[in-house]
Amino acid sequence: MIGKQLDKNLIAFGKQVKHYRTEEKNLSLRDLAKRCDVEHSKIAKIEKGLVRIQLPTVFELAKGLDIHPKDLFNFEINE
Amino acid sequence: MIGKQLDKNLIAFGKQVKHYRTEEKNLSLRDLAKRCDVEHSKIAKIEKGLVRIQLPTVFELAKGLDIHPKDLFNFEINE
DNA sequence: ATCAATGTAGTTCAATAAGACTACATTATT
DNA sequence: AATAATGTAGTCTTATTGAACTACATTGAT
Repeated sequence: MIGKQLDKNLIAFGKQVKHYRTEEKNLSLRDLAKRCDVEHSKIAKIEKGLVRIQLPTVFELAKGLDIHPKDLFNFEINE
Repeated sequence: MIGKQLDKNLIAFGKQVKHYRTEEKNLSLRDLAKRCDVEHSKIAKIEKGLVRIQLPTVFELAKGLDIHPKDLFNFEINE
């Protein structure tokens, strides 16, 4: 994978997704993918902050994780 | 503008943007556009839920409104 | 009455997300 | 040892966002 210019907030968001998926819900990427309409390989990229996902994707992830989208933004915003 | 299929959550999100912009901050579309890197005509579309904006755009809007992105998600999620 | 501000809808082009897969190296599990 | 599960990186095509403008009808102010 070649150098994308990463966004700190995107990375922080991704960490939240991973946190809820693994720590809180104990789901594999493929598990979560089944619960929401997002491909497992895409979730992997999201968790690393590699993609500028669209809002509906955020809603989907929250649905799959059974949380409110708001929860995925529990981090310090950079600048 | 021809029929797009609107997403309730997108519309709710847009309402939040408009709420903060007008009620809380008393900004015009062009005012807000100047404070964040989002074009005024695009903000109008966002507020109507017409666009599936990307996450960095959400961060930009929050920055321009001087709030945490989380605040833009203060609404009931639909299913 | 004139001019400025505002919200809204439209355009064009380049960049990229989405979606559906595939491949593969590691870890686990049996 | 063999099989399954997992995370990750890649491909390809199509649809759509983003960005920068433009136009225009209202509304507000001078």
